[in-house]
Amino acid sequence: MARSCNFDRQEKLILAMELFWQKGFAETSISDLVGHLGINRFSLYNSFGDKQKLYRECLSFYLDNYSFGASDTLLHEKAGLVEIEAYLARFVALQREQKYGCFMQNAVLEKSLDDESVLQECQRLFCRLQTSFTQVLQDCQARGELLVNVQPHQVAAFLVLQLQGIRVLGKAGEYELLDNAFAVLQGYLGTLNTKV
Amino acid sequence: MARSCNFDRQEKLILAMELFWQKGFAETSISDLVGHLGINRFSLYNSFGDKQKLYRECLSFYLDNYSFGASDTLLHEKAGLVEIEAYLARFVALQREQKYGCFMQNAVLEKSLDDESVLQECQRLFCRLQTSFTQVLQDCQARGELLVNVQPHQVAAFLVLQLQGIRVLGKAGEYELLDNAFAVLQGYLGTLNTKV
DNA sequence: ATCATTCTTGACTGATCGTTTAGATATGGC
DNA sequence: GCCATATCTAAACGATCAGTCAAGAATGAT
Repeated sequence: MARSCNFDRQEKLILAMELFWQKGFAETSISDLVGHLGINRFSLYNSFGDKQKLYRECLSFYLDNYSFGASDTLLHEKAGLVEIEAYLARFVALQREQKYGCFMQNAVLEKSLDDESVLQECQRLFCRLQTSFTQVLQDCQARGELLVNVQPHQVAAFLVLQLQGIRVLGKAGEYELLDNAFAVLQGYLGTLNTKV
Repeated sequence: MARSCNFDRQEKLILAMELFWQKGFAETSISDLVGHLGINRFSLYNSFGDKQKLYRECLSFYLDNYSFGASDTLLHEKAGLVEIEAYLARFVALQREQKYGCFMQNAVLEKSLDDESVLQECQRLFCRLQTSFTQVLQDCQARGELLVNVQPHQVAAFLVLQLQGIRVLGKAGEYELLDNAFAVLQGYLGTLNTKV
């Protein structure tokens, strides 16, 4: 056989993702990547194909490993309105830490128009988010915790929209606006609860 | 004196804005601009300074002339919850037409991190939006149309967040998600009304 | 009509872009 | 140890990038 690769591919993929996440596709040059990843130019091409392919792979990795990270609260069986509210609260708080915003959202705004596959990947996340929220809300309703006239899939869509809005205001550093908006959102979620 | 400029500066500024709006800062080259504006490379530099300056001027022009375009409904004196709802409905509908999203939002996500003045311009719009909504809601409350326990500036912040979320989902082509989310938003606005 | 001034033009700068090539180096099976 | 194979390295590719320059063309006051 032959010589084996002397770096960890996934480790380098994560480094590339970080760079694209921070700087976007266009503003990240191959030279930037070479420097940040610490591997040779050709090795980068050999391992990941061209810039587009690497970007797409980074996006996929982000979607599978970073995007819905705070969702443990939502996925356990007995999750309800309280958990949704806690999830959103943590998501709002997260904006003060993640200065670079959301890689997926950055990708939608920068590249969805000229790269169909990027758009599809992002839509896949929206679908996944809506499905998760819908599931939790349906369970709530089954347990009698959620008003019967509420449509789970509609509220789920509404929550997905909230996440996107929060991300934008977070990237813009509009933390006070965020806190005020979240107070209203909290109030709304309260009105859905049968127990109050 | 001397020779006068043989093109309309503002007309060319609008053309530049369109291009930056569609393609973003990084993906728009000076050559692209030269082609789209139909003026010479040097004339462009002579009239608008460098690429950064031109971009910033385009952003300012957008903020002053395009961003709050559908706001006529909100600015007249007797505007209330019905007008806010109508404004949001039109804003949702607008997403199916404006494929390139919001120039300001694109700017926030692409350039706010490495250009402080871009960030400030965008924050200026957020402030303006919140102020307008707050004014309308305060007037509502004064007329007894809005529940007294509602905080106008908080709901205004909430509405600004909705606009941003709508824009993101619009750019992602998530029209069904948008419609479902809007239905919920509509329902929420209804609960604020004293008349119902 | 003259002339200073300003705009227009197209070629040009050095730098950087994404990508590729050829040759040196290391690996694993025999 | 040897060979086949794959990876690594440095240099280079043509193209394009943002920005500039010198020379010609048009203007308006005199």
